[in-house]
Amino acid sequence: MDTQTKILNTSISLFAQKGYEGASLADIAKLVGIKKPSLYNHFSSKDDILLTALEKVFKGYNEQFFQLITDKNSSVKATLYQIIIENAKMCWEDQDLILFYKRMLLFPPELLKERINEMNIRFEREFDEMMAGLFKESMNKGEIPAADIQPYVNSFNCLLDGIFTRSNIVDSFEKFEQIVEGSWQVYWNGISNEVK
Amino acid sequence: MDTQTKILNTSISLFAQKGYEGASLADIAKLVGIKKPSLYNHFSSKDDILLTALEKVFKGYNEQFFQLITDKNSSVKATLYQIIIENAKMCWEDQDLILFYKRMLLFPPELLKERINEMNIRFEREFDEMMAGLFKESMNKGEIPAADIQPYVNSFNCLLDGIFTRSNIVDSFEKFEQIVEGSWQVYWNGISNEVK
DNA sequence: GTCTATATAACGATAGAC
DNA sequence: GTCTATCGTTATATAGAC
Repeated sequence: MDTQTKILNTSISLFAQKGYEGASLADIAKLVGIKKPSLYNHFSSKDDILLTALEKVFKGYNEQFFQLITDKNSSVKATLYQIIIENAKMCWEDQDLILFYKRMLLFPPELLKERINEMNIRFEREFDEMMAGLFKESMNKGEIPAADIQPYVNSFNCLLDGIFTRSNIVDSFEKFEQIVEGSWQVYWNGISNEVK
Repeated sequence: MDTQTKILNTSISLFAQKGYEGASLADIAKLVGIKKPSLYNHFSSKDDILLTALEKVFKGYNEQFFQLITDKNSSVKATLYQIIIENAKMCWEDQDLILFYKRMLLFPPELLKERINEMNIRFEREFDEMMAGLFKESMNKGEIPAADIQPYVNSFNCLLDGIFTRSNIVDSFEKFEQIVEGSWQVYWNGISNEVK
């Protein structure tokens, strides 16, 4: 792996664990195995490292789920469930990636707030369009009641975010699994039944 | 307001906005209107300020919802909805309080991670017991199907957390309202209908 | 592309006068 | 209880040799 990639991966882990302000360039350099000033041969500043890493993570996240959707040949319900499970697995196992993603989204360093927000809007729109297509297909198949698409997308995003947050609060995998399963069942039950 | 309270309130805002590492004692002192060393007459360290502020916020959060539940004389559905709305309002209006709460929970400063986690477990248990009582009452009234209580509590917590996260990502109040309303309807529809 | 050495600024915390 | 002055440390970033 070349040095630049090594710096990015190390930074993602450290920014995820200690935050932008909490992770120093000295920390990063030490883990990469070079001295601090050498970082400046690959990136122009700490900001530069963060923004490059974030762009990479956003992109990877969307691509992962885009692939999951296009590769499928099962029911929309099964695909939605798979997205939930894949997301939950990421939250519990590859913690650093999604932790970094959400941390920078929720609590960006002050000076980069605007640029990070713009970046997110771009990727979130992409993700939402992908999900809207999926729900439309589900309606055509008669799996869910025909209605405005947006509430389906909104509540699904809300579910994904809730699962992420819960994954950081709960202390055992068993509890986390129960939360994911329970919340998914309530969600699917909620969108597939006609409103009383 | 006495100086100690002023320090706590200022710290909550600054820690919410800039994080523990990002908010300096100089920032806090300046906003309070005293010099940096004067802080040490009220608190023994920066950690001390944070832990005291966090204990205060945790307590206030639980008390607010506990009061909301005990004061009610309406259906459980209406009470649940009121909790959602109250929480959403907090997310959008009194941002700093809940932002500080969730920020320290999700991304605590490394050295205080364990103590903050212990603190949260204590308050989360209290909150969960409160919610479990509410769902039990709802079952007795026949509003929701009789079943294991825990999934009801878990999915409700997941919904609250999802709404918090969404509130930070979405850019307009209209969109946020749609998310809250849509997610609530899916949730209530999901728990009040028998599983197909 | 990596290093040593260093500039400059900010951090949390303390000493001691008033 | 608040202040000025300062300590010791660490931060990002740069200069310049190899």
